[in-house]
Amino acid sequence: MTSETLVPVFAALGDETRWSILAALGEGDASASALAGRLPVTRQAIAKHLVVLQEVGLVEPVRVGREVRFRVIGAQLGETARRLETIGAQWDRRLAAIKEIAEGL
Amino acid sequence: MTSETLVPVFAALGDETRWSILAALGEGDASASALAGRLPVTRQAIAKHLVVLQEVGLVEPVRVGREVRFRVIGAQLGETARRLETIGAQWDRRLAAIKEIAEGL
DNA sequence: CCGACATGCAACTCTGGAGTTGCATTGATC
DNA sequence: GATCAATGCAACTCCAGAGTTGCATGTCGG
Repeated sequence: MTSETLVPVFAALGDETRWSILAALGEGDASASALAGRLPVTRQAIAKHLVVLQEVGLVEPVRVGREVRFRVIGAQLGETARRLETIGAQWDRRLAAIKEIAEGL
Repeated sequence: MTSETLVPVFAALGDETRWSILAALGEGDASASALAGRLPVTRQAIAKHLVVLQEVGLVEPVRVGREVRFRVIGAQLGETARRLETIGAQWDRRLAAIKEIAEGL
């Protein structure tokens, strides 16, 4: 989970359909076929999105019999959020420092 | 700053070039032309990225004479981070609740 | 006023990603 | 073992966006 993996996570989160999938999974684990019944896209399209979400660690496959259900991993969102927070704080600190210098304090 | 604007922010953050721009701006405000000198892309390409970043509130234009410098807004990152944290926590709570039910507690 | 530099706008190419359809394959279940 | 549903894989279309070039506009200093 190094910082090189951060941008792909945002890319994965920058799609409305994937948020729909994540929201649906938030109500309980579900398979691609089950999700296809609730969302206005094909099962195959959902399967591709699930691959993307899995690659960035936002989702986890769980085999149940002959179907593959997917579980949301909330911890990955938390981790991403903490990194964002850190970066934002660094920028604010730097801006504050520059401002102080500019104002001659 | 409603939740409809959240996905576009992630879409904006899901691009390596835009992170390069944000990183460069983190070292101090700069114009599109100045950034073009440091990054391996054209000024026009950078200008488009700056439009995107500005539309989601991650960056702010400041006219200085005849040039237009851009400033990073760290607070917007912090806001986004807090929302992510909240969503992740909700998912984790829900998962914990489901797990308890499943385990018969 | 005029040259030089910065920005703005428009048209174009090109690649990647989102979505579809169709078919093959696997695995329960009776 | 035959069947049916779920998944997996492949090829295709389509469009948004990342990047480029070219030119027009604007604005500062001499």
